[in-house]
This record gives sequence, C-alpha cells and structure tokens, in this order.
Amino acid sequence: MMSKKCKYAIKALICLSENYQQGNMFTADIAKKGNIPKKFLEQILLDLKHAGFVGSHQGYRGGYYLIRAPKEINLAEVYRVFDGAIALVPCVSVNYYEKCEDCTDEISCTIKREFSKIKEQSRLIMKEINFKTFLE
Amino acid sequence: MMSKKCKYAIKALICLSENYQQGNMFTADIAKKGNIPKKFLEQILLDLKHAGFVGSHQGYRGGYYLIRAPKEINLAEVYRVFDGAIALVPCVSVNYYEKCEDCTDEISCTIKREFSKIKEQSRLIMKEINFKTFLE
DNA sequence: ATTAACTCTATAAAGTTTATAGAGTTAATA
DNA sequence: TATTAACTCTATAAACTTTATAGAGTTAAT
Repeated sequence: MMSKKCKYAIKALICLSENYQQGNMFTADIAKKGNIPKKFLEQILLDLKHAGFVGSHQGYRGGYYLIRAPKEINLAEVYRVFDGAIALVPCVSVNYYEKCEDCTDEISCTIKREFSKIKEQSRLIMKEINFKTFLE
Repeated sequence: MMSKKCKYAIKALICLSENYQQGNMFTADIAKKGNIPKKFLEQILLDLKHAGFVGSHQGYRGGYYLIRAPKEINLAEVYRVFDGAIALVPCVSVNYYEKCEDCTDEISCTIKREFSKIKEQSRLIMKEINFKTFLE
C-alpha cells in the first residue's frame, strides 16, 4: 500500500496540473479540494518543492505552482520521494539499494532474481503514468 | 516494500518446497537455514498452516511440511496473507477493498483508474511466480 | 503597519512491525 | 509412564513509521 502522504502528494500535483501555467494556488484551496489536512499538506508541498516538482511565491497572495509540465512528471519519481523504493525487497532497488539483513548469498538468491522482475515491471508501468494522464 | 515477515514466509516456503514429499522439517532447521529468528518463524509457520499452505506433526520429531505442490502455490496468495492487498490504494483492491477516506467521488477518480491498471499488472506477474520457480 | 501567505522544526498521537516470553499441548520412545 | 523435543497459542515489549498538529518565523503585497 501507498502511504496517505504519497496519495495526498499525487492529489496536490493533479490540482496543480489542472492549474498549470495559470498562476499559483493557495495551500488552503488545494487542501479543501483534495480533502487533505492543511498542515499536513503544507509539509507535503514543501517536500514537492525541495524535490523540484513545484515552485512557490511567498508573502501576501503567495502560493504554489507546477514547475514542470504535467506530462513530464511521472508517477515513479513522485512515489520514490514519499514512499521510497518501488522494489519489494531492498536488494533489487536501483535508487535505494540495501543488502537484505537476512541474506547470506545475494548472487544465488532466487528471491532476488524473481523480485527483480517484479520491480522492473512496476517501474515501467509507473514511469508510463504521468500527470497529463490523470487529467484525461 | 514487503515486510520481513512476508519475506521470511517466502524463505520458509522455499525450504519446505525443497523438501516437498520428503517428510517434515523442524522449525529450528528452517530458522537456521534461512537466518530467521526462531520464535518469529514459529508464528509465521503457524500462519502458513492456518492459511492452508503447510501441515504439521506435533510432538517428538514433529515438524512442518508443504501440503500443496510448490508449483501450485503462487506469490500473490502468500503476499496477501502477510502483507494484505497487492493494490497501492485500498479502493482498487479486490480482496481488501475499502473506500479511501479522503475520496469524494470514486466513480470519476482518475487515481483509482490509473492505480487499477498498476494493481492488475502486479497481480498478474505475482500470480505467475510460483514456488517451483524459486527452486530453479 | 497589517495581513495573508509560505517556511521550518519540533513533537504528539496512533498505528504497525519485529521480536521475545512463557505456559501449554502433543506424541515418540526408552 | 516419565522424559523429551517438537508444535500451539496468547500476551506483550521494543522499535519504528505514519499521520497529524503546533507554533514561531519569514516574506511580500497593499
């Protein structure tokens, strides 16, 4: 399962995609539209900013706006920011590789072999889905 | 990411698959071979028993054995026992359906639509992987 | 100067995962 | 039939993660 945080982030990005190149949006409005706790959303939008998906204007009538075109943002990269690896086991992750604690021989591990296939499939399909997709 | 519990279960099932139709195995031996905390493994094997994957003999020289043929046990069903839904959002799960708390209109939800595709792909690939696969 | 927005860090509350403990039951066998 | 070595079951501890809230600060328009 995906975390709520990640789902909220996706919803926020959909909002901002709908408003792409039409100025900024207030956190309060995104929160209301997406049914997301406002203070929690603030953190999430900040994360999205630090990850380079959105920009912000501060001060009176400030707000958030999408930097990249909706079509150029895919689900895989958003997922990784909030929920980390797409892989089901750390040893097959490219971006978040870690040796499994219980592993004694990674080379001959058939779990690694099979879960590597799963990861590759998941990665491909999540990469195909972009934020223009969500608007259609 | 998959839980350790689920990974331990898979490792235990691989052990038992290797020993299929050759009598039972002791928890202690599976624990040693798989590098799994023994007491934790006891719980897991019990879960596998209740789920119908393994059987047990009690008492002196008792132990666990695989009931179904390795080829007839697929990854999707094992995953569901320990980590629940394969789906990334509850609203697209067949076996663990739940309405998303933040959802206002499930019919027109494009997140639901896209994540339904992801789930279907994941389900298919995890269903294809069985425990004979792991032995090869 | 005021207002209304974003920024940042801390922390509380709840939930989940991982693991351990221990008392019980069962059945082989000496 | 006493002993032993295995599984059975429930409780709970410890660690970690997720979800959410709080509040003080900064910024910029008016």
